[in-house]
Formats: sequence, structure tokens, C-alpha cells
Amino acid sequence: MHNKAGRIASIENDKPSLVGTESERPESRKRDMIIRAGAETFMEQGFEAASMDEVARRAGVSKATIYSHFESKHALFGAIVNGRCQAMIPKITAAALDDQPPAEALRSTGRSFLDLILSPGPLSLYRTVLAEAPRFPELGRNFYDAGPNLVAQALADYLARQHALGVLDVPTPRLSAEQFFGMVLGHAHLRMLLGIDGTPPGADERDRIVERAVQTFLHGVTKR
Amino acid sequence: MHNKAGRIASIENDKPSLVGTESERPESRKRDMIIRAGAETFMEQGFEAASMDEVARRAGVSKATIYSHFESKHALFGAIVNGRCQAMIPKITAAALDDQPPAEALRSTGRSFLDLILSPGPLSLYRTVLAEAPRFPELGRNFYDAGPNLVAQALADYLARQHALGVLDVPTPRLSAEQFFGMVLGHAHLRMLLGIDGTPPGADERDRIVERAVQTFLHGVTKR
DNA sequence: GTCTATAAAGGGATAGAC
DNA sequence: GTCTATCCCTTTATAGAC
Repeated sequence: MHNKAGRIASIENDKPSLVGTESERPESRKRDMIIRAGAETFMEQGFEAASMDEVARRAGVSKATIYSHFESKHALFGAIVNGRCQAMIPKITAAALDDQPPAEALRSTGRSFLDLILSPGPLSLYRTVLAEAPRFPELGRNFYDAGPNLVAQALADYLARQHALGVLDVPTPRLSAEQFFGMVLGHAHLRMLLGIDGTPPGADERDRIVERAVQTFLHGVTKR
Repeated sequence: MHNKAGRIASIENDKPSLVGTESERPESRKRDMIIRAGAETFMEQGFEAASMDEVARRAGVSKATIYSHFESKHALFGAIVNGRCQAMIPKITAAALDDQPPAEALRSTGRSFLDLILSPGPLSLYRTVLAEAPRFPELGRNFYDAGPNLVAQALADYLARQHALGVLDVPTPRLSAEQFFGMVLGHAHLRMLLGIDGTPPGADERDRIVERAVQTFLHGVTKR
């Protein structure tokens, strides 16, 4: 079915992530194991419910080793979240960066976005970050800046360019970009977050969702 | 400005809520105190972080009393969530129920929706339900059915009527309804969930958000 | 039904050896 | 850096008196 270890595959795309709240030695095999195990555990069980014992067990190290790499449970979680955001964003913004025509740019961006947020890892990440944000203030800010904000701003810049060119009429590009992504989300994201559907919408359904969003965004629903 | 105790005021609108996963005697003063205190505590601290000791303290009862009314911490949380959903939905659906013209219906529905989801109680409820859904399966389903689903379906029915009347062109009313609410959400909801902005958007900003969503939804952004 | 007191378990974090 | 062993605290849930 799905990729067995796929949910944590993206963690070591670039360098082993220099992302903690304080700087740490990037080169460490055990450190990577801890990050991988931590990501898995936090995403499956949530931050509070996850125990450092479990993380240690999955990483194949002792708890003391974890605490030699990360100051606290919160610091470990923060490092994981930052690493994930950096790994996941680029492919979404790509489409809008080279100036394709509106329909294509929106379709491509929307589909990439939908694919991302419906995949198991990001879904769990989103849920866990939201849950902890009120008791871990910098986490929310970091996540937003490194994730949703970057994506929205890339589309906003694209819309602003199309507006300047006279192709589209978008007086508030940032707001419209956020609203476009909101359309693509619809309830699909919420239903997955709530565990309503065991499986996410398939490729055909995603096409329908994105196509409908693009058409409405570009032309509206008023009968012509 | 806002109601000081408003975040927990809606809990006792109808009867004292006959909503637990199993049926319970509705008439109980202490039971109400427990529900109120539980709602407060879970929303502030999240499900895992909240302790039954804290709930007992705020309710002015002993822990043993709580366990005499609710089988477990999960059962208490479930009862709270169900009660909240029932109290908060009606005012949103009202606008679409009597068939106003599209612009007015969308504006009114969108604004009521935005006001609801940006207020402290629902915001915390949403966050906590999301966090617990994967480990508390029926909770997610109950919440969706009693909350988002009802709201979306009310608007979907309205859009379907307008489509039948030839006023709007909405071949997929349920999808479009979900997408309209997604537009209104934009990033405002996310930013509040993440604690990015200390205070929610004011009345003027909300007007801008809703107006932009309505205009785009009805007419699109393509230059005419 | 309601209380006090406590059982029973699990958690984050650390000491000290190597 | 890494391990084993453990401290110390909090938690859910319950026993037993009233």
C-alpha cells in the first residue's frame, strides 16, 4: 500500500539539518536516528502522549543519549518540525515561480499543495504542531514562517505579477492566495485530520477538487 | 468587548446536555460544574496535559465525584465536545436557510462562520479535538457530523437551490460549499490556532476577508 | 453521592561509570 | 558520547469512610 518508511523519508534530504533552537553539530549518526524516531513517535502519538522512553527505544539509543543531543523534549520536537518544513516546501512553490498562465499555475500549485497536506507525515505534523502551539509559542511561529507563509507568499507574488500584467484582477494578492489554498483544502484536509475517511481522496477526486477550485477562483459561480 | 465568560456560556443553552457516550441523568448541579470546569481545562491545556485533579479543583468537587459521573477522562471529553457542537451551529446556518440573494446569503453566512471559528472557545475546541482524534476515533466523527458537516450541508443545499433556479452555476454544490468556507478561513484561522497573532482580526478586517471571498466566489479574479 | 487518602504506574530528566 | 540505573514528580483511577 503506502510506503512503509515513507513518512519519515524526507527527513534527510539535505544536510542532516542544522535546525535546533540552538546550534548543534550536524554530523552525527545517532542524532539522525533520534530525529527519525522522534518524528515517528510524535506524529503517531502526539507530543504529550509520546514518551522519551519510546523515542529512545525506536532510535536504539538510551534516553541519556537523547538528552545529550537535545536539551528537552520540547527542543527535540522543535528541531523535528523545523527540519520537516524545510524539506517539504520547495515542490509546491516551484509551479508559480516560473510564470505559467494562470490556469496551469493554479492547477499545478493547487495539486502539489493538496498532495502534500493529504500525505500521512505532514498530516500528523500539522496536527501535533497545532496541539502544542499554545504551550510552545515559538513553535507555532516557526512552523508558520517556514511552511504555510512561504507557500502563500509564493503564490501571492505570482498573483501580483499577473495583476500588474493586466491578466488578472487581484487587488489583494496575499489574501487571495490564502483564499485559493483554503478552497483547495475544502473539507478534505479536515476530514483526514479527524480520521473520518480511512483513505485520502484518490487521484481522480483530487483532480476534481483542484479543477473546481481553479475554475471558481478564476471565473466564479455566477451564471453567465 | 467580548463576553468575559462567553467561552463557557454556551454550555447550558438547552437542557443540561444529554450527550455523553452513554446516557446519564441530565439533572445534576455538580455534573454541570464538572462539564464547565472540564471544558475550561481541556481547552486551555489540551486533553493530555489537562489533569483530572485540575478539573476537580476548578469544579469544586473531588476527583472521585467526577468518576462517579463519567467513566473516564475520555468519556468526559466526549460529552463536552458533543455539547459544544450542538450549542454553536444554528446561527451560521440561519442565513442560508431563508433564500436571500447570493451575495447577501454568502456574506452573512461567511461572516457568522468567521466570527464563530475565530472566537476563543471554538478555537480551543477545534485544536483539542484535532489533537485527540487519532486516539479517540468516535470523537472525530461526532465532531464532524455535529459541526462542520451541518454547516457545509446547509450552504450546499442553498447553492443547489440557486443552481436549480438558474441564478448560479454550481454543478457540485457540496464541494463548492466546502470551498467557500475554506476561502473565508484563509490563513486567519490557522494563524489563530498557531498563536501567531495575539488578537484576532477586527471587524473591519473580517469584512474585507468575507467581501473578498464573496466577490471571488461569485465572479472570479479573471479580468473582465 | 461525596469526600480523603492512596494505590499503581508512567513520565521527564539526571548521576555516575565507562 | 553513551550506557545503566534511578530519582522524583505527576498522573489516572480506586478503596473505604460518611
